[in-house]
Amino acid sequence: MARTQLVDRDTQRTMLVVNHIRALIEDGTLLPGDKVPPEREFARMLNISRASLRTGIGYLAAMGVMKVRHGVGAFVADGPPEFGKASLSLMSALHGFQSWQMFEARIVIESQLAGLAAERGNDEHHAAMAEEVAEMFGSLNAPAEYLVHDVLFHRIVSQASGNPILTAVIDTITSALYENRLQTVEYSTDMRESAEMHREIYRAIRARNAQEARKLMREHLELARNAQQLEQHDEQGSEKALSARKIAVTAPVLRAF
Amino acid sequence: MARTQLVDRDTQRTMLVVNHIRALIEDGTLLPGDKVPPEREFARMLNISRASLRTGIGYLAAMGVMKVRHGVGAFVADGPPEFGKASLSLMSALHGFQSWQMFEARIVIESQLAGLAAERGNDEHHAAMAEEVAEMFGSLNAPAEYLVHDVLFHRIVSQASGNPILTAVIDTITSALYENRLQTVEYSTDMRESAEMHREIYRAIRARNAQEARKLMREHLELARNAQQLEQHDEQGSEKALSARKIAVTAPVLRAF
DNA sequence: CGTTCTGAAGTGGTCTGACCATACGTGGAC
DNA sequence: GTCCACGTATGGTCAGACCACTTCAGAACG
Repeated sequence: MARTQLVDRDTQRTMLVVNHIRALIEDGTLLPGDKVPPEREFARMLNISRASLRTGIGYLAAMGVMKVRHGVGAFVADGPPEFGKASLSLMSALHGFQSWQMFEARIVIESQLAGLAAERGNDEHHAAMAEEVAEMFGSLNAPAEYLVHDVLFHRIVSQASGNPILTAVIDTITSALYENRLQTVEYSTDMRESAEMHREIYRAIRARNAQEARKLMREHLELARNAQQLEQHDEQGSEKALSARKIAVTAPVLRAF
Repeated sequence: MARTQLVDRDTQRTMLVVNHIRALIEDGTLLPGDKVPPEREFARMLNISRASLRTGIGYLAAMGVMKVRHGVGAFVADGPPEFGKASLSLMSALHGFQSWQMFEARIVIESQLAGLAAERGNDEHHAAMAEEVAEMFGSLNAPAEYLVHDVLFHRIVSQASGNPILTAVIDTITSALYENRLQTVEYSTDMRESAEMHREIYRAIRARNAQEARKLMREHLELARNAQQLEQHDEQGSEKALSARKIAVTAPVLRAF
């Protein structure tokens, strides 16, 4: 024992800040969109240095709970819930996620989401969907623009599902796939068919036919997945490459930094 | 114009660090478990201050891409992929996620996961599941321990699904619910029934009966959700409370910090 | 010889205080 | 009245010092 343990300090400063703000959020003192005090002032209140406070704020910002605007202040996130933007993209690189796995996740979640949307969607959702479907038909010659409305349509469906958690998950996956799709959509030849599938999905949802909505959404995404895979040049063998590189990690890595 | 813009500085330092490390991960220079250079050294390499480097590392750590060990170093995450641990918990507080929404997400994803596990699971997975089921029957009198094996069983199922993305998502949701469940499991009276349902799920998966696995998993989770809701005292009205507080945000908030 | 303690070295964590960069509002110049 | 410049508030970065945790080699002890 002994070792005095002068450090009663609750825990790390970072977590002190995170927990403090978390508590303020949980008890309703801080609401989405609210501004927290200026760093210098806030740091003084918590009896920590400005640097430590910033670390904590940064942690929350990384997770999308807060957003910081240079010269203005730090705010509690107010938009739709979303996981750290780059998170999935980074994890993808880190764990070697495959494109088909992301599509599979989409299929699993979005087909169910379509079912829920059919059960719970309101007129407002229906109108927004119809709007996007129309836009899709109107931009059959502009792939990039088409893709935007495609993404929006799916987002509306997920919002209509009434489950913000699944919506956030899907948004994360979608945005990670977006960049990829933007490259392949240029070669897409079946946008008209795609647009018609969206229209059918919309009709099923509006008709509150959950089973049909699930089925159509699944078919639509499976088609999209297959189309994507055709464009994607084989990227297998990554496993091998990684193992081979694993050998030279200790020293050479340092030069590369 | 003019304004000289002395700041060619790529972008924010934080993103410089994040992108640098991301690049190293993406091109295979950095692999899971690898250590990055000491802060002082690394900062010098990137021509930024140690503080800025730390901000970037912190950002990656918050998203679970890196983990930092005091007195040892910073490493690329090597465990199973996972989103920022506290992320969902914080978002839950922030956006008022309801318990039923988390369960719904579980039902949607895990039932499909059970189906995939039935199609793709191998003997190793089957053995691990059997093990956990046995443990569950062996801890019917120890709720807390039972819950551990419950969680482990579901984790194995998700791993057997072969989709790391959905696995990561479920892990995040599960861990957010864990704390909650730990409180209510003590009052649980139907652990034996629960254990038997797990056994049935296991059998369906081992028999490669995907449809049955999905159905059983769904039923199991719906039961769990209902049981949970019975324990949960009504927490509605939170909407009202929040709105009421919204009024007094500008000034009073500052005192509270 | 083996075990245990000690202390130094390496590395992340925090603090301080200064200065840079951005956003915004206000007041003066036109 | 309109527009621009400057001041102020606030976040971003930097530098260097010092604190705290880990580890490990070597001394002290049995």
